[in-house]
Amino acid sequence: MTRPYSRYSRDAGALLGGLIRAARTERGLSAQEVAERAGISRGLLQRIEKGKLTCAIGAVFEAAAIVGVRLFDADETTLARHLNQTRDKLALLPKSVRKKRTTVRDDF
Amino acid sequence: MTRPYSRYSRDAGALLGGLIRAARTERGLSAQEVAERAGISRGLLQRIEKGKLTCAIGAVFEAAAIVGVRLFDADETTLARHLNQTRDKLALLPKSVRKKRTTVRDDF
DNA sequence: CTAATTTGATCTATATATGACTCATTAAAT
DNA sequence: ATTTAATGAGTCATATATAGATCAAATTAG
Repeated sequence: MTRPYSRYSRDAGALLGGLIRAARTERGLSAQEVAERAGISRGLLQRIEKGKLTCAIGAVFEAAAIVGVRLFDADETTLARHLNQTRDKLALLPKSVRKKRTTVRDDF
Repeated sequence: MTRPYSRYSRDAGALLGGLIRAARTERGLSAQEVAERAGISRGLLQRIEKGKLTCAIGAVFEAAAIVGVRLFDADETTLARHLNQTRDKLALLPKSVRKKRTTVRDDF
């Protein structure tokens, strides 16, 4: 990533980070404790809670899961179902995308 | 991150990546085009669509936004509102979390 | 008030994510 | 059937994310 981030991404990152922090303190968990359980460093959790967009999405997911924040607000069962649905859907879609030739046949 | 990822994170990553890919092909956009618009490389978009959890969350957000996939299924206004709510909520929560002393007073 | 703990911030070394490129394969349009 | 673009996969150099440590300030429990 070399470009500046869009407003949407910045907001989404800040929101997600805020949700994680809110959930963590609501549950009375220290940053150290959550970091350990998520398998990340406390520094990284700090950046995640601040909404930094350079963090690995896996680290964010782990932290979110520990404190009970679910994206797709779905339990694991629902998530698995979505996964299958998406897989099925993908099977139907074209496997590659091509622009139609814009040049019109005018040789008649 | 040094630990293996949890089932939840793996599923969430795969689902999000799949949603992005489905949305992209549905809209008839090539990987190259989406990557350019998102300001990332085609290789990175490939890994995102595969659900790799090491990708920066900002890159994922950008790609998702371009193809019209919204986390928190919310438009920008709703997102902003949530942001404020979260901020307010955080203001009320304790600023640091401490374990209550487990040692019980037994000196009476 | 005091002591204990959490948090915020910063620094360094190391691991690794990313961009840019290449090549082979696949699939769509004509 | 032929052509042409898109995709998948891999490599390499480099920028940078991360872990781990330290320290001061803030905050809460006692």
